[in-house]
Amino acid sequence: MESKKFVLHLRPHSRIRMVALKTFNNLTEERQQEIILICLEEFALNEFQSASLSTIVSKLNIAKGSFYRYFESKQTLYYFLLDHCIQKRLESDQKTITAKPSAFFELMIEHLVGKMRFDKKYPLHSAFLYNVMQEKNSDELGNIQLTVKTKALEAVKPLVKEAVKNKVFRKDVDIETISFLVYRMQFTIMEYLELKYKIDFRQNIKNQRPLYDVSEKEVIKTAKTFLEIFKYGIINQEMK
Amino acid sequence: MESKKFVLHLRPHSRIRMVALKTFNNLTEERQQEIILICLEEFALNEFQSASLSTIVSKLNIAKGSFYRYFESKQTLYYFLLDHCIQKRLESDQKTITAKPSAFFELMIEHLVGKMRFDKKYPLHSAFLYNVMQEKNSDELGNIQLTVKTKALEAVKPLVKEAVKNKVFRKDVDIETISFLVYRMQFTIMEYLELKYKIDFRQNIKNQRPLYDVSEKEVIKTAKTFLEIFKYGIINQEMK
Amino acid sequence: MESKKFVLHLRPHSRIRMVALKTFNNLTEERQQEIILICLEEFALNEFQSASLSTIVSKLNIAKGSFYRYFESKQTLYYFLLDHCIQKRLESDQKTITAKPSAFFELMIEHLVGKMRFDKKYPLHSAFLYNVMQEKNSDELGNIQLTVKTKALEAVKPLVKEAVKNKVFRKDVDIETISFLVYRMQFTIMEYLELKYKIDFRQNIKNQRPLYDVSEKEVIKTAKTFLEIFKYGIINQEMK
Amino acid sequence: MESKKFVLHLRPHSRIRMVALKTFNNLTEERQQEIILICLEEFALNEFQSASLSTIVSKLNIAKGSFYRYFESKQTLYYFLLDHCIQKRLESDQKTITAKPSAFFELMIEHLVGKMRFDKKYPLHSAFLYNVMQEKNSDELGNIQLTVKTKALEAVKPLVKEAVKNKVFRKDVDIETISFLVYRMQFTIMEYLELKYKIDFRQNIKNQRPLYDVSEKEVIKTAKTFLEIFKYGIINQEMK
DNA sequence: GATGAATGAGGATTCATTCAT
DNA sequence: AATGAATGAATCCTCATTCAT
Repeated sequence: MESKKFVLHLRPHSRIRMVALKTFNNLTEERQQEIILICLEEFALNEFQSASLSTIVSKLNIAKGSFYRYFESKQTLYYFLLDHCIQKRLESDQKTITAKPSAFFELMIEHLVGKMRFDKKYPLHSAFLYNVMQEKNSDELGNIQLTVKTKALEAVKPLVKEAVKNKVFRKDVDIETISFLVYRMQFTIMEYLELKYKIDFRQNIKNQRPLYDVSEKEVIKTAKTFLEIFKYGIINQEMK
Repeated sequence: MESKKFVLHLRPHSRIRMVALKTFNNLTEERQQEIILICLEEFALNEFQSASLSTIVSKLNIAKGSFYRYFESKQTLYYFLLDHCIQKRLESDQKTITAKPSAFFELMIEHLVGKMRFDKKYPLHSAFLYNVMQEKNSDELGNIQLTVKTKALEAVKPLVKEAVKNKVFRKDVDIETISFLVYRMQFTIMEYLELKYKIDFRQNIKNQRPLYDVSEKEVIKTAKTFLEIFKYGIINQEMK
Repeated sequence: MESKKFVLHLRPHSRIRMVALKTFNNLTEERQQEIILICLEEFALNEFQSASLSTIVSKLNIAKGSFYRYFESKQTLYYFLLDHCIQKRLESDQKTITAKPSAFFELMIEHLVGKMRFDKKYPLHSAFLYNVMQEKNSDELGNIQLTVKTKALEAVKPLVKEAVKNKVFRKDVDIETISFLVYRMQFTIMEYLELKYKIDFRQNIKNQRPLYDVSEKEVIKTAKTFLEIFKYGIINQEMK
Repeated sequence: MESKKFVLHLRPHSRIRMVALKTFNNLTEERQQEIILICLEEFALNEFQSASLSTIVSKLNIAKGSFYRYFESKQTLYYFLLDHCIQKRLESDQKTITAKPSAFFELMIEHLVGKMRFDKKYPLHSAFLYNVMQEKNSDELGNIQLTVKTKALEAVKPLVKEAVKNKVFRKDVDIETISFLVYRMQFTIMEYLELKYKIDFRQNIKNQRPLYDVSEKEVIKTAKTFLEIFKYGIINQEMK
């Protein structure tokens, strides 16, 4: 099924390993998940630089040294988490999405709904991915913005191309722009919810609550509204 | 003039003073500007937590203690800079914007163009404001996202309301959503430029270069495209 | 054959075992050699304290625990390596040296040449031995300088005594001093080469290259020059 | 006076500052000396890597952070100490040395005696300089061996050249070799004393004792013996 | 008999802030 | 009024060694 590509689809940063060390993989599945969640929490609450391995380690009740037997470094951990969350998201999408690629906007709706469910089910994963998008470039992470976003865009583009072939979009806008707007949509909606419902993601994460406490129905309505505007424009057609 | 409200329009965070201490205000205007620029650079390159007062102080060639005679704390400085940049932006806008509020989309274009010129003229201010939007909430900064964005929205809303009265927009979308999309537009465009031209804002700031090296003509073309889609939608009308 | 004594000839430090554990000896000869070489590399590049067992273990692809089944401790390993290298050197010497002890300076030349060949053939062993000479005394290693050098001197002394009997040396210098100068010679030459040819032993080891890239002919010429001066002095005899 | 050049004469490593920070220079002379001595002790007892700033800081009874207001880094401290000790040594030499450069061997003797007195008076400085000579090259210190020794050699060379002009030395040995042997002499003697009198420099430093507890008369005798051999050679002239 | 996970103190360095001078 | 020295907890990361499995 081609639809699975309509998601973030990262390839490893050339120089940075995004894998855990053997020791980590040898832990029980439960312990691994526990560790991942604690780490995600820290990186969902803080940007890379400010996130503290000490905090993580103390929450995990392990020795500092032990942690470094799981992950080579803070960076490796970060990229491992990134990869992990993307995988999770991919899996999540593959389950939800059933629309044919030809029905582009149905696909988008499905994808957005999938995203919302993902947010509910994996708030930490979702919040972390949200954070990554806002991460500043740095010597440690490289031009992560460009890397991540470009890859995400590249995942969207083929679907857009297909739709272009089917003459879904107006002809005067190029594929790049459309792809960007499509990709941007989910974050725009998230940000809108944040504002409208005065959500403090950080507080919710801290308190182990879902990212946002809005009914799925409500969220879908919002998503549909945004998509409607995206499709037909904001102006009053009658006034034209 | 009403148009000046179509910009970020912050009110001080309730508990945090956003003013410099008297000592700072006693400095010569040049020195004040110098200090502000150095500080902006640091906060444009780093998020709040990671920005270093030590770095600032060393670049300014002043004593640590002196700095604390200018500003009460790192937070005070941050909010002072925020206020300062917003003022700068307001002033900038007031000069550029001439369209009547009734011609909503002309106003938006003007506003976007104004934004681009502001970026060129005050790259540090602009980059800092961009950063603020991505700042994480924290104990030190409070729910800054909500605060800043809400205020910005509130500035946009009256204009939107006016336009709604003039039946500019389709009726099935509420004012909140429209206002949000209007407010969001400028950042969307900025992010698009970043991706399309593979711009690394951080590198440009570091190298004392403009935020992005794209001709104004090019930028305006992009802005118009986005606005066009915003107005009329993305779908192929003929296929409807 | 007596000549074999004209080399470093250590006896174990009283309290420290210099042997590998049984487990190590049960390994195949190849594996043993492999382990020794990796360890030597680490101790040739770093002094005792800074050398890292972790590095060694990771290069060897064995478990940390396994390593401690081969050697009791870092110190034991160090002294084992020391013993091993000295043995190697002894063997090497026994093959090369043919001169009779009576022909003292011929013996020295042979010995020096042997040393150079050893350097080429076993750069790691040689570099390690060089390092040992510069090792600082410490609680962990004891007065290793004194120990090693004294033993080395003791190996030289009988030969010198024999030569003294044969009236090879001037009478106003005692055996201790002569022995010391004889023993010191090889390191002096090595240091001279390092300086003259701007050799960075460390880099060469890292890059798996020979210790120094100087033709044997050149080295022998140097050695002969030094020995000539040692024998006849530096001053212009004609000016006396 | 030209003779002052017959000592280590370093120029700053191109990339590494060898100066203390302003804060350090503002301390009282006594405190500065105290700090220097404690640091020298640590670097006299340990090589660069193993020397611990924590130890230094705790001996100095200051906060970790305070130390970094005196010196930029461990490396800077190291090079500062190196420079300091060399200066001390230079000053010491300038006081002692009175012989004319033409009387080369008298000059050497004076220089050696000066060295011995320096050892007594400034055991920590002397021990540190001794250590530097044995320091391993590393990423942190660069090819320090080559740097330091080459510079030292360059300081010796002009004197040797002068003596060569005066036909002091045999003609079949080049200036490089002679210079090296001259430079090497002082360390050879030091090493000899260490062996002969079973001196443990490290213990003596630890116990705040002089580097070695040998009468100056004895030391001078030794020095003269070595020089005698250097001049006239080791062999029994009568037997020639 | 071999493994490899765990340890926790130690490493160098940076930080925002205070306060005596 | 201005300085700049002092703080000490925080940062990430490495270490040799142990011991339960």
